[in-house]
Amino acid sequence: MAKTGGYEGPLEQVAPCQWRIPKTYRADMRVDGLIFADDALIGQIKKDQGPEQVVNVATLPGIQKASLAMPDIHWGYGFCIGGVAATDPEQGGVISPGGVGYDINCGVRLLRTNLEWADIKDRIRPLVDQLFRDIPTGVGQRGAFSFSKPELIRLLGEGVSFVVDKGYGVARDIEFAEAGGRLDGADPGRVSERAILRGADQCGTLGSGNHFLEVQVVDRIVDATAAEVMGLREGQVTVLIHSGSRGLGYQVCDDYLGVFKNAPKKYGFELPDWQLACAPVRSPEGQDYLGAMRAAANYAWCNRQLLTHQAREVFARIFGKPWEALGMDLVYDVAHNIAKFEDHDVGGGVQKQVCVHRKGATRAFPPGHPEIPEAYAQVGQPVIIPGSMGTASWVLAGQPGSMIHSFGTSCHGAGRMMSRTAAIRLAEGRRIDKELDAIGIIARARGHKGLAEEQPAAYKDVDLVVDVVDKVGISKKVARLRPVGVIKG
DNA sequence: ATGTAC
Repeated sequence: MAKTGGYEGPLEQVAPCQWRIPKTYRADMRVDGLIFADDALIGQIKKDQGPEQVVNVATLPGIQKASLAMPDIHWGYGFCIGGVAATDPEQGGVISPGGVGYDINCGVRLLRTNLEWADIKDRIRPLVDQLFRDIPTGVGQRGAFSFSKPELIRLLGEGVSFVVDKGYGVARDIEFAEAGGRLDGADPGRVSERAILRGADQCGTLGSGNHFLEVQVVDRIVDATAAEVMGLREGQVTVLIHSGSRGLGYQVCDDYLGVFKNAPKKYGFELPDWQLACAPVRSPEGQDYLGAMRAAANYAWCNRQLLTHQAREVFARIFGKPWEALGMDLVYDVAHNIAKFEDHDVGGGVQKQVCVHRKGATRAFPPGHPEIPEAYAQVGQPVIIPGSMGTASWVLAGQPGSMIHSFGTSCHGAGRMMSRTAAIRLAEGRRIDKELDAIGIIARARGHKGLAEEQPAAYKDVDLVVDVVDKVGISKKVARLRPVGVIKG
């Protein structure tokens, strides 16, 4: 789909912050489209191809209820980023790599500390410099860890527990990751030789683009009860890690887009966009991709775990105490590019197991849901929303509205508002790192281009995005975090 | 997002 022009089709406001694209808009739509946004955001959203992609996704075989988009929606490969689609395998429902994203199980994790801003402000520069020295960033970078092929195959199958057993973490790191840092059904045998080769020495590296590691300070508590349960308090230092499955996940996505090219003809359906390439969940091709995708997801969790280990070592070195003494516990780790099988109400009180695609969207299970840690049973699953570099991030808690409106899903970030090339143009003659320094954020990156692409002006206002999911009752605001140091690719 | 084109 060409990335030009805005959306000119119907958009009906059906409730506060809910905009419907009726399935009568296009003959090939099987369900409505539904976008969550306020009046200001919907104006920006219409200028982009995102809504048309919501419509395209509504044509997929077996899609249930509606093709959904969160307020951080913007154009992506095939599916929009910020998109949520659930398909029913019993009705020929499909799995689509474009609905997961190239960066399989890209996600974020939040570490808390028992440090306060006053404890670190004199050492923030050496701290960020040391993080930048010790944590590999940038495209194609290799890391400090290298796994043999048999080890990597175990890592792909076992997830976080594999690297924790090697000494790079503790039991809590497993318990406080979505899905325990491991998806069942991972099949390393469905991951190509080339993907394995690319992944062998990249576990424990940050990558490029919007990936980062940030040192932050909690600047506002909105829900005191939930914050206390999550161990968050005003003035506290936190660490946010945003990365995914690196070259391994990219290669898995690319491999299966090729495999799925002939699926529409073979299984008898049509697609409005080649980039929506997909196959029935219940097909050999669909099962192969799911096995490989789960393996790549497990790799991404291991990557964030090894990044955690390295961040803890740097803090220990700079502050002269073991990380345990610095209280660097994992608050939670969420996947925001993934497909999972979950039970949901698909309308009329009918519960079914569906394949939920979340592409740039975060699971947001409510209090009492069996799949969240017992410690969070009363307050709901932590939903971690990174803002753009130089702006705030948010911690929210999943609410019952997510199960009603969005297959247990919330937004995932601020959402890009400007293309990477437009952002580079806007940064001409400027030094983004110096601009950030001037507002109290130490930024270290391998080059100017990455900083230019990720400059705050390229993104929507994360506070407005989070307001929408809070108002709809999908997830509620718990704490706002402001950055003081960031390392990037 | 990505050894930004095998």
